[in-house]
Amino acid sequence: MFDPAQKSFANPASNAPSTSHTANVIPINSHNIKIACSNCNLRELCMPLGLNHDELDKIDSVVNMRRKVKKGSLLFHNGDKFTSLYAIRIGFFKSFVASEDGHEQVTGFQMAGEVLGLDGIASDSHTCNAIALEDSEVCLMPFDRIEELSRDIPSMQRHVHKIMSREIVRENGIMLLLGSMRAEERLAAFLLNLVDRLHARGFSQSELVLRMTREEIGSYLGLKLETVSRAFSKFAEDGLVEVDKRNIRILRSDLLREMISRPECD
Amino acid sequence: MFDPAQKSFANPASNAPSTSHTANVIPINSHNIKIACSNCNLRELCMPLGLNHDELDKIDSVVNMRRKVKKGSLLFHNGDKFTSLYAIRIGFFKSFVASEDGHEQVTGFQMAGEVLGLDGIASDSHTCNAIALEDSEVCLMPFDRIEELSRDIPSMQRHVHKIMSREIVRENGIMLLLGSMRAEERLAAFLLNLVDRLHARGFSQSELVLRMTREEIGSYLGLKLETVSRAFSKFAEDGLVEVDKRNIRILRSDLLREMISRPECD
DNA sequence: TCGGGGGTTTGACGTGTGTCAACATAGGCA
DNA sequence: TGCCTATGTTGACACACGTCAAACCCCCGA
Repeated sequence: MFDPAQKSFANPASNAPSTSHTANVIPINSHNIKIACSNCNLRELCMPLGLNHDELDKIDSVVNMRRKVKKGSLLFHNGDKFTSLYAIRIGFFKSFVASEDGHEQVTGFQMAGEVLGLDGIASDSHTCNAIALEDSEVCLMPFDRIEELSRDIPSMQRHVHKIMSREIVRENGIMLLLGSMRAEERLAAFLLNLVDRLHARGFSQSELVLRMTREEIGSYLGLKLETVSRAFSKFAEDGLVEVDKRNIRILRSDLLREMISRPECD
Repeated sequence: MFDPAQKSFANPASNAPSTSHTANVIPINSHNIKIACSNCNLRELCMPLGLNHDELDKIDSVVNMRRKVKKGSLLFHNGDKFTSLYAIRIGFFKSFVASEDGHEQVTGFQMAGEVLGLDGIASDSHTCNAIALEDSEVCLMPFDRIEELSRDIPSMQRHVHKIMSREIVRENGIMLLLGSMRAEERLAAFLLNLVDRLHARGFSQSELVLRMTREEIGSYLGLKLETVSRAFSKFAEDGLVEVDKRNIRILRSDLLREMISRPECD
């Protein structure tokens, strides 16, 4: 079995002083350590590549604030005025929409290096909610500054467009999942997607710690929490994964991949 | 009953010579009639408002081609190199993704004034397919020209961002639908959405002609065609709509609206 | 005029997932 | 420490939707 205390997925957040009681919003370049995209190791995820020195300076000036978001608290909320995009520096979020009757549909899980808030551009106010699933920290990128910079720097402009298009493509994939896959296929796709993204951030290819509940996974996948739980148990029983609470080890990613590419074998 | 031959939804396409065998791609401002955004009655849908004369001239130069797309033929295809966005001038499209096993998931239905091709920006090649559901015509908007213009004209830039964000928000809504609604609620939401968009284009608030099959509706809504058919029959039986093949008259939009805002009344 | 095929409707039946409930376990807090 | 709540697991059963099949309609072309 695998050690459930394995730390390979200890989130970078654990490096932050979790007991700090500093103000929630941190002005950059005050007496804090130098904070800038140009020396951020996530830059390649949030920002375009191949910028010259001058352009990097300009980009540093876009990100003018950081904000800590405690586990369980909202980054933004349906109806909030839209002013900024948020680049996740540390932590993990879920975004969700709520229907009039109160049902919540999780629309995505976002991790370090990913961008939140794109929904707000359409109507200058947010249409979904984002909540931290663990103590997190985001960079505020005022959208009018982003647009300004996009006008100056074509690679920045293209980058913004790509980020938005990527989100559209991602959602197309979710529609496919929700519209045509069975429960186990959905969960397989979900796990593979998560572990891929974590792997791209330097984590293990096979082990991960879920930051969300079964219910949140279910909401994202269009399933009830019991169904998610049963699917996990089935995977464990079949030797595809080891499941210990939220600690997951993927044993047969080949078979998981197979089940989403050839549903029902028909 | 209502006259199934009612013409209120005769699509603008019917004004076009449907039997024409002219070339598929039409250069603008050749011997054809003057074609330009500045005198297109759909401009308010594709382009930002409040442009001055100079800016309008620039915008006319973006749309340098039109393309006719016969019913049933592809506008673009998964894997095609991405070069342009397409503004629908006349007609009706469906876009869809295909999974490896061949299952098709319809990701949207697009009508005049809407934009296709945003999925291609992310990776410089299209990840979905778009097919005309009736004889159609689109304006080609080369994306590098759009980006150029966005750098010049801030309102154009904002407009492009809004169009992309709107697509993200739309897909969030579909996720909610696919993840949490029952068959009849999905169909109600679908019909109301369609008729709203048609109404915004000057058509009836209550009558519409479906351009797609039951199977395509089902694919979009994550249902089988039989389920869609049964839901239509149920609506008709309950007096919510009149259904005659693809001619639909909405009798009780209030009740339809109610069923999507209070699913299950719990 | 007839024949054929795509689209639609409807019925009978099967099943995957939802629903409800009981119980287990862990973590937080007094 | 011990309670309490949130989370997760598992079982029994229900039901919404899928599946399979038959029949119909309409358009269209031979």
